[in-house]
Amino acid sequence: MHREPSGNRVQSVDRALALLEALAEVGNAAGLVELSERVDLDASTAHRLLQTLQARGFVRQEEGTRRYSLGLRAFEVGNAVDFVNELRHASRPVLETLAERSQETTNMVIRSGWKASIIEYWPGQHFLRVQAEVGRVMPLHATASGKVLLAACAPDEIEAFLRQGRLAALTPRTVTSPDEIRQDQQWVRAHGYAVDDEEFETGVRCVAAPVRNRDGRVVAAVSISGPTVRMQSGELNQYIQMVRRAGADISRNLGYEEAPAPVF
Amino acid sequence: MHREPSGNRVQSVDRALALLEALAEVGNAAGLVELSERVDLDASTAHRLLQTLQARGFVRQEEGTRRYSLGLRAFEVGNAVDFVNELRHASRPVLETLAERSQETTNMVIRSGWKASIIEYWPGQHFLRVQAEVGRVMPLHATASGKVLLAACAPDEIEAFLRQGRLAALTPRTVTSPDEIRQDQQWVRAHGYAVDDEEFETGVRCVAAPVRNRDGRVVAAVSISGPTVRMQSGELNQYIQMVRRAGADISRNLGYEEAPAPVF
DNA sequence: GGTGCTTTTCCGTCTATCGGAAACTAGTTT
DNA sequence: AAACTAGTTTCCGATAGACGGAAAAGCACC
Repeated sequence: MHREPSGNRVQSVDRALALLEALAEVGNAAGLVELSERVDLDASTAHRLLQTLQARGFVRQEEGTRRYSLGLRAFEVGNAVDFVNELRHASRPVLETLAERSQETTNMVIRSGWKASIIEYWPGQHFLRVQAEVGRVMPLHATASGKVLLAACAPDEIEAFLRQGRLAALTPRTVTSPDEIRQDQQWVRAHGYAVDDEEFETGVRCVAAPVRNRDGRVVAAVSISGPTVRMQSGELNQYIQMVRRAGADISRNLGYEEAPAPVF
Repeated sequence: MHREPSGNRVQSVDRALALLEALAEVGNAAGLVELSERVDLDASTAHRLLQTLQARGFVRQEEGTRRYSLGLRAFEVGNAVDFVNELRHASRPVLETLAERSQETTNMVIRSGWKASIIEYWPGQHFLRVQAEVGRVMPLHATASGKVLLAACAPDEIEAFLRQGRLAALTPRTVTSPDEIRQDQQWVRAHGYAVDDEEFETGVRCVAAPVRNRDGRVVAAVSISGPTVRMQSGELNQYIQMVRRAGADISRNLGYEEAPAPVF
């Protein structure tokens, strides 16, 4: 009867969730056939599932084109994710201070799947600055915060990422060879922070440090990103200090105690 | 056989979505029994559905307590909602300029269900300022942006809201009587903007204007909110001008043409 | 008005879902 | 330490309800 590691899931629900994910992935509106092919379902089945999703507002269908896209309810539910809101609250004041001190854009980033995702940011003050946005996703291997988040994964998870992940070269400086990434990871873990030297976007450098929850697990990364012209070795070292400090501050807000407080 | 307006939905999917909504509503983690009662399901059924949701990362279960809460995937999908991202992009630069000119916090707000929800904001410069946050929800009847969004609804929808909505008094100044709200709505529609005079939080005033998409439908509201001490009649009138202008600017970014450009 | 493409509805088959009950786990009381 | 209580998870047989093929309805472009 073949049970697999599947456990006991509900088929139709699983398929409906796959449709939601597919819609999230395509970004814009998609037709029924495209969607049903993406999740490998009969069009009539996909249609029925989409109708159900639509009835609850998780999906909406354009009047004219009849194409489907994600609905408001999906947004509402997404914004109710407790875990993310806790991180946002804990990081907001720290991001603001960090942005004031560094004058550069500061970000709070979590790993979601094999991507890094900005959940909160504070813009820098300069006219020329890095423009972040909530919800933006970036590759783990080509950003400072991504590297920090990757370093927090178990070795076998990292290997899995290196195998299945698409290691795109976004700039001439992006490190894409698994061996070099493994070395880089070693470095990040040894130093407790990561640097992105124009590996994601030419002309942009970035430094990031880990954020821990009360169990000591790395749950996010804080980063400072700015134009290379203002991120030369002098400032960079300062920013590294700052961002590590910020990581520690946010971790404290989350209940992490670096050195256990003495009793009495 | 009684078909109702139900159409043909998939029962298990509908139930799973109800669980997601329930989780979003309770905010924090909830036990299996609490959830199954909330959505009126047998515990074993709810458990199976939750396992399915968990397998895809839409729900997560705490290690120790075994309580359920929304997962990261729900956040990811929520942030991929196209419609919201379009509004964010179109509003961001305008919110920033508006905040620089007014020195107060500026917000982009949409209606979701019978609540107003902040999807983007820009903080004011003052030390004393209104602190907005993405994802925060507020009542429609007690905020300037809420009033604008309500005014955009069809009359019978407004009536439905007045009946079923809980019209809580958040401050001594909150307008809670349906009749007064109807009158207020008349005013908002006639003037094309709304004011909240300490109706949501004592000491805070707020002005809001509608944002239209290319079809001319009101899809969001822009607002300026600041402490009453800096929102006296002099400034208030200026801010009303500013916020209406901002609403028009964002609408233009969305493709709305107030007066069609002359064709040569 | 025909042709090709997508979306929606219909319906009989049979599979995947349902819920009762039992097993398990953990925390509390006797 | 056993018994009790409350919540969570697994098991299983019955059948409600989901499935997909096929046909119908829309829509667009000739």
